[in-house]
Amino acid sequence: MSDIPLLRRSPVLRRDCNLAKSFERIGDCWTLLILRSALYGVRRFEDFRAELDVPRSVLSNRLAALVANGIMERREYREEGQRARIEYPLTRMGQGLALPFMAITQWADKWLGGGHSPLTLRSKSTGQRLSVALVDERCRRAEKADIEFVIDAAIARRAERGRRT
Amino acid sequence: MSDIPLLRRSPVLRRDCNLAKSFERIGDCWTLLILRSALYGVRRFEDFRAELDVPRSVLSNRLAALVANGIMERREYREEGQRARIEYPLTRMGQGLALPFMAITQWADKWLGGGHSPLTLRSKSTGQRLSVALVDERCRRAEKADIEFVIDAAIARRAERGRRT
DNA sequence: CAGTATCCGGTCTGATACTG
DNA sequence: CAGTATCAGACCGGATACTG
Repeated sequence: MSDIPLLRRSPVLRRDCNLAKSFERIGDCWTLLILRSALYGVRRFEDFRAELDVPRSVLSNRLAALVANGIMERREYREEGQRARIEYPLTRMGQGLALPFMAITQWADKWLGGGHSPLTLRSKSTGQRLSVALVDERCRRAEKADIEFVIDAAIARRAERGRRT
Repeated sequence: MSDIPLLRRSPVLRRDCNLAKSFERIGDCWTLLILRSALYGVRRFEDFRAELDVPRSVLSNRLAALVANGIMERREYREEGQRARIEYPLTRMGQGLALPFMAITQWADKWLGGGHSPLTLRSKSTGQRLSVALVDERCRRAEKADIEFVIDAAIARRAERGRRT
């Protein structure tokens, strides 16, 4: 069934792995839900709370962590004649999560939504449907069998050594 | 800073959203780490445990959930002359997570790893570097400003109604 | 509106020991 | 090797009240 070759250990140690590091920052159910809303454009404490039905203490805690990690920003702003308000916009780092989230959405639409997509992406100019894909430098789709992992030499050595200790 | 337009509510209700559903299944730090290892080729209980240093009870629990959700499979197998063993290979659904994980890796390499990538993907045949991107049907990269959300009409109506109740 | 403070009950974590 | 059993304690969720 699985065509992934059996390995006893990952080729990259967990502490060298940026993917693993990212889980510490965004690998939590509430955090992921907050980011989902944020990517759609929600920015205010009370809006997050109402939409997600998350306890205030949890929301407060998660927003603080996201700000500390540089994914969101806490900003005071003032609309014409209104009193000051707080908003939590995504930083550029946070906005960069759009592509990963789209990739997950694509996966989820296929496997959890029975192929049905509540939300799809389209090109404004051509109307074509957009999708997430693995492409080469000339933007040609990669064939599954043609993909190869390349491990940074220094990192691979560390993993080898780490294996023995 | 943020060019995402302010919204009071997400355009898709949480219960209609496959992205949100996926968080219930894979939105947990241990589960994500297990999947990371699995995508590299780790398949055995003891190997996951040793590599991640995860408590047995937690690992047992997470593997069971992943199997129940159809992401992994529990399989008994037997090598020549050896005694029976158990392995947890990814199902096709689980293997489908490779693309989302690559997208997160790309994000993490840029923002958490200072642009340094321990592991990159390459085309075996052409040697070109591979990356995750948003493309149209003819596999042309989408311009950021040219992207548009399309919400399924029925879903949008439900969200409208949900907003008032 | 955007939080902080407090509290309690429950679940999950992680450690350790045990089993077929 | 691949788990189950047990258990104390940390942590989390949810409720409610309060503040500037």
